[in-house]
Amino acid sequence: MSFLNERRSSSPHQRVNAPTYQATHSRQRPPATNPGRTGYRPMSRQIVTRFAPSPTGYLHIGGARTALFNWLYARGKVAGGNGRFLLRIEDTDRSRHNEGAVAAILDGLSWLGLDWDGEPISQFERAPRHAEIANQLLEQGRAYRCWLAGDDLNAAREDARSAGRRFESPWRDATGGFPEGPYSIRLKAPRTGETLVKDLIQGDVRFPAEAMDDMVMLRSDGTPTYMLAVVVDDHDMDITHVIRGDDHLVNAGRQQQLYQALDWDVPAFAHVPLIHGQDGAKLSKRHGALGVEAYRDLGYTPEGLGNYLLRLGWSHGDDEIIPMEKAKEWFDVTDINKAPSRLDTDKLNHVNAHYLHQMDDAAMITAAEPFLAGIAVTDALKLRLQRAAPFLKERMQTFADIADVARFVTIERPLDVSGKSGKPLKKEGVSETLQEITERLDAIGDWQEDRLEQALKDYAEEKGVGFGQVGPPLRAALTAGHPSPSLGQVLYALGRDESLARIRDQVTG
RNA sequence: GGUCCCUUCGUCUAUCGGUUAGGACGCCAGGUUUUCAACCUGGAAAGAGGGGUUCGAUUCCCCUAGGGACUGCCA
Repeated sequence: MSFLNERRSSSPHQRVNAPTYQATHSRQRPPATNPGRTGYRPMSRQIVTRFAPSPTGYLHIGGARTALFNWLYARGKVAGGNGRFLLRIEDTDRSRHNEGAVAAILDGLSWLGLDWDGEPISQFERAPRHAEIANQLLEQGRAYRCWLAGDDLNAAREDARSAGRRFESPWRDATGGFPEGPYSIRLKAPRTGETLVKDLIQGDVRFPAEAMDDMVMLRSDGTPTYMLAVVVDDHDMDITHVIRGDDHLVNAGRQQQLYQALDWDVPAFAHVPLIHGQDGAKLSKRHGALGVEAYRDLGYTPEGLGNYLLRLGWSHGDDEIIPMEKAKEWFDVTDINKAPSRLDTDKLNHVNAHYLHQMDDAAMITAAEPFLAGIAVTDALKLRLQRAAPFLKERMQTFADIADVARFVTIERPLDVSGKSGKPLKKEGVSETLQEITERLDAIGDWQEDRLEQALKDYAEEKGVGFGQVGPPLRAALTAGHPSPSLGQVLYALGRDESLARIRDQVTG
């Protein structure tokens, strides 16, 4: 019992999926190599990145890409096998806090194959530390108490806006007359000059002081704002590279001011352009699947989605198919594009197909089984599907495609060949032909694809007819016109008993 | 409105001042063919517009247009 407690308390930062190579490789890492492309940060420092989602209920597809970039940077070649990838849940706003939502995000990351170091950090739980920093700034005279709130605040801000000057609280320079009530703590931002953000992707970005007012760091109820929390947490977590969405670029300016007020080292920033929907507008629910779990449920492989996401905004020459191992070797944030990109389902499907085709037959069928909606997968059927797997794969892009593509396997006797699909069976002499074929096939001891294929060809040749006389009716009898591979493959996948039975159904009929 | 960011084929992208502007997805045509695919070959398809700088601009600078982000005691 004490053992349990000890374990628990002594290792808050150990997690099952914490990488083991960290310890083994750290010693061999060459000192201060390649300071070039990645910029001004000394490479002798261990690279630490983080992914900091709000617990909104699922891992957003854009968030997934951001996480992937962070993960790749920490796990890849640039970090020298020595980097760390941390997770932080941005739940400063307690109303957003939701255990299920956090779990959904962790699930999404795990599904994509992204592992993190240590336990995810809850920003909410660090509130005391954030308040401590705000108060420290207050004592140092770099921040001030502000009693302006509610309608008065809004009115003051409106006035400033219409007058074209920066909004400033009257309490910034107040020396007395402080009221009793609750106050917020604002940073004394510089009134003149400009704030420079050095960004690995966007380059140097300058913000005029006039465009940035004194941000609130601590609300009047004593809770920290996001702006304060990120800076304090990134600093305390030793984050060296902040790789996040473009929507934070302007925030980076404010955060830069905070870092300066605190005399802290500024991490390297890399703001990656957002992903837009297929129509170019901001990604929204209208575009359908937003969470990675939705893509999983649509039948995509984590490898396929990951590869596609990687190539969205980042590239390595003309390479398209880039497995994780290669990505770790090639990835660098400086190669991320500056322009936003759009989601393209066709290309996603194409990339996904590549990874699906690579899968082991049995694993593929197991993964695709859930998409055989309403069909009871008996042992016999599963066996047939596995035999058909190599041919099925070729015409599948996602697991969901199995429903259509494997129809010729899953349909049950007697097959419905009425209508167009049965047309080849209505020709004269077809019944005899099928009868003869049945006998031929039945005589085959070794029920293998090429053996079967050959038997059919031999038959056509001996009868002196083109394969067009033999193939179509046989295919109709075996598949009822559903898409299917070559007849040898169909016979092999279906197996002797089922195949012969399906053919005989049409002979007697 | 203000501040900031972005702009190469329909889409994702290559190009580190000199290329017939390359690749991929999709599309079209042809080939293969016993259905549907897959596959092979070929094709159409781009530097937002206007000014500069330069012997030479897709590439560097400026303007315009268009798109986006931020502008909260949300994150």
